[in-house]
Amino acid sequence: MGIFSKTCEYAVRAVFYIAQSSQEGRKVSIKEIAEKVKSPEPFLGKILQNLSKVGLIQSTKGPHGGFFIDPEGLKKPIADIVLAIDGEQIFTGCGMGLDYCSEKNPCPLHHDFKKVRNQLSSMLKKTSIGQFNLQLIKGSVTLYK
Amino acid sequence: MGIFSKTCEYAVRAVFYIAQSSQEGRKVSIKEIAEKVKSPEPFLGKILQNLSKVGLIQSTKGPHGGFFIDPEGLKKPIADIVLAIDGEQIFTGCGMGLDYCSEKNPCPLHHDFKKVRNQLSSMLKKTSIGQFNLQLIKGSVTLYK
DNA sequence: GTTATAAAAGATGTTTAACTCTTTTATTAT
DNA sequence: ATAATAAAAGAGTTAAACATCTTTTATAAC
Repeated sequence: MGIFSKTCEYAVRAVFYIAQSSQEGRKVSIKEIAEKVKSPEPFLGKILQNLSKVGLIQSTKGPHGGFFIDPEGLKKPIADIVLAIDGEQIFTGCGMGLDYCSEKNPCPLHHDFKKVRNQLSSMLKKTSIGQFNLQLIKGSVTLYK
Repeated sequence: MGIFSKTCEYAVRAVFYIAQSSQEGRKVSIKEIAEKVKSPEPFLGKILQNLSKVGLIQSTKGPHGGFFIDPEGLKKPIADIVLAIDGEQIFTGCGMGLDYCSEKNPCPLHHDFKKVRNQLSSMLKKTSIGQFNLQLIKGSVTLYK
């Protein structure tokens, strides 16, 4: 596994895809998203259901329904996705898994690890969900081959 | 889960403990290590067995036996532990889990993520297994409460 | 209002990581 | 030699992450 769980990777890819589609003014179905971001369709359904519950994405049922993200949502940081799926451990947890670890009572890696964590956190917090929409549309970054 | 797997967290803590003990000139048993780093004893046995196989730690069986690390081993980077347990994904993998992702065909997070990955990698590569021995002995950093 | 569409919800199944148990092998001390 | 100690090795179990299936509910078009 990478830094994030597989579930979280699917989530980030899906949200970027929905963001791009919303920019283009269309709603997208689970089926379409799953094909594009190469994730198992029923599992992605569950993930999107959760993201919808916490308000990170919106959806409507029925014909011509699907998922979308409103303009306000596009401004939210991708940290929100990671937090919703993987929890806060990655933003705050000790690198060696020690629950007591702190500035006062540091583990050996505490100070070095803090730098890495901070860089990761600030990157996730300053990067917005809609930030890559134009690059995705023109193809200078991609979500699939 | 944090950045590393739980197994890897146990491994790093155990190796630091063995390193410290080796510095003090004594071998340590699985039982002692497991108590100190708060890991399940039989599971830790398996982990240490693997680390022993790849040569990161040494052991002798029988009375007064146990685990230790030779002076050369103390110079190795903790990246070796992470690599042995969690694999290279964390050093090289795409943040969004895309296997094709590269400089030429980047995912949206590629460039930002590279910085985080590089910082983490260089930290793990420049930090040695024996580096904290003195701080551990004098107690300015700790492996347990 | 009936039909088609698409997500929500809930129950269930599978796979992998985490963890345990038992037996074997090596070493040391007597 | 034999008894005690401690890791190695292999098989087995449990729990969590990953994934699927079925039913229900909401919406839209006719």
